[in-house]
Amino acid sequence: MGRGKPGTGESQMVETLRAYPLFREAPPEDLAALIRAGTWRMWPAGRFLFLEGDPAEGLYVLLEGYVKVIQADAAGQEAVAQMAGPGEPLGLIALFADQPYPASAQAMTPCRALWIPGTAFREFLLRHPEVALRMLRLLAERLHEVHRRLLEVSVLRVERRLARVLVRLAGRLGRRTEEGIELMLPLSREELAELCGTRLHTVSRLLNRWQRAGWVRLGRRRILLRQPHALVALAEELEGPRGL
Amino acid sequence: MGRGKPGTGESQMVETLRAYPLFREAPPEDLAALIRAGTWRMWPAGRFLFLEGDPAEGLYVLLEGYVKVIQADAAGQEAVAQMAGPGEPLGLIALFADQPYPASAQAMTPCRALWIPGTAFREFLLRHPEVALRMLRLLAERLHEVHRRLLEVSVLRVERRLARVLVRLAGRLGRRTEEGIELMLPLSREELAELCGTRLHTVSRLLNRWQRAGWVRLGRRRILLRQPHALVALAEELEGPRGL
DNA sequence: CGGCTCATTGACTCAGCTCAATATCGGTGG
DNA sequence: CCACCGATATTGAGCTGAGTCAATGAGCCG
Repeated sequence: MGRGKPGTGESQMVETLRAYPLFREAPPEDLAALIRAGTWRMWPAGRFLFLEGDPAEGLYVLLEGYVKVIQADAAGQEAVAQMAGPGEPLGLIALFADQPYPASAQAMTPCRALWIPGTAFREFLLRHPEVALRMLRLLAERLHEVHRRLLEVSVLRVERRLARVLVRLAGRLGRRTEEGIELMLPLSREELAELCGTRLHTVSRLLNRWQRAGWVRLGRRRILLRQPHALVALAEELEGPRGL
Repeated sequence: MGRGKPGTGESQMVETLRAYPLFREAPPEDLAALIRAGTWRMWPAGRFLFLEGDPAEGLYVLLEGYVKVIQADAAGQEAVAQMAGPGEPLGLIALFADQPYPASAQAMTPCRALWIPGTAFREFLLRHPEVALRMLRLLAERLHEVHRRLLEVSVLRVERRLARVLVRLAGRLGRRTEEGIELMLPLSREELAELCGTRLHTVSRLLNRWQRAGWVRLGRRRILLRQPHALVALAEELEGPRGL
């Protein structure tokens, strides 16, 4: 809640922001003003930054940790809309489309984020159109990504979707070890299922089949890719309408 | 191809653009410059405005007609990413994310569109950040819409998805007649299928079942909703995990 | 009248969901 | 240290929605 600069000084925060492509072109003094207009906070793993339907008065810029953005339908069925890491802004749809948050954001790991009031940020964009263009690029990229996922869910089988999700996660959040690539994010089977539009049972079955094949090694909320190439092959291999 | 002003004078084009929310705040003389930098063209129904993978050097602003934006995976399976009508800009992802078109745009009806070179448009945005904010809103809204569709494809059955698609289309492109609401867009069963992530056969079966129930009346590339409320009920009715 | 695209319908199959039971992990408190 | 608990994961059995394959029908254009 309270505005603060414990440990992290304002000038340090400015540097942090300028490290992200989004704010690269912004003059430090204006960034400082933006930071002063906002606050920063921390969340323990599992806590929600905001909930679907909450009124949105600003945006968050994630500084540390990972957040999953989830959308639920009327019956409570959930889908993961996005996995966000450091440097990514959250709450953009609510901010720009001027509506309540369309999804909930939950901390996957302990998180730190800067909150900036919407009005201040909008004015900032008006004064710094280069940043607005960066923002447009970001939204365009997200749009592209979601379109790709929509296509995948529409035309691919679960097995292949899961393989793709793993490969992608490994690329973004994988740590190389001598055993293989380990996912740094503690994802449950259910969360994985929500990422590829299926059920936890199906995910469990597939993962165990792959484990038997030696492709992965499983743990509680833990996945190690021992033969990433096998998954990539499965993910990319093109199939004709019928097992060609 | 050629720059032209046949029939439609430049000042008239300016007025057309200013009628769209996107350009409302822009000064007419700058709009005129933008228009002069670009060209406009017409496409007969079925023709492509651009193809997935084509290098993008600008954006289109659709002035007349309807366009479907399709994305295909490696095996040729397609999904409709978007249905665009007058006033909507096309090619935004390519423009802002600075990459080739991620999808193809096909004229569903005869179309007219203004083409604006990317560099000119970017400069325009830098000089008119209010328009950039409008653009951000537009992208945010599209993002929201795609997220909703992703959720639907992930958790809803085809029947319900199809009902939703029809209801939505009826709202955007329906004409009220004494028989019911008629979709003004000539959509084939297959295109409908691509809109809800299924196959034409399934769409055909569902539509015919609904026709037998008296909810719709079908024709070749033609759909009339005779009892929209029935479809709305089907679309919105919330279901527990198991037929509750 | 052919020849095209688009649509309908049936028969069959199976991927993946549901339902249900059990197992395993990790933490917590006695 | 062990007993217990909740959260997470595995696995089986059965069912069914929707995809696939295949054939026919119906509307439209030259």
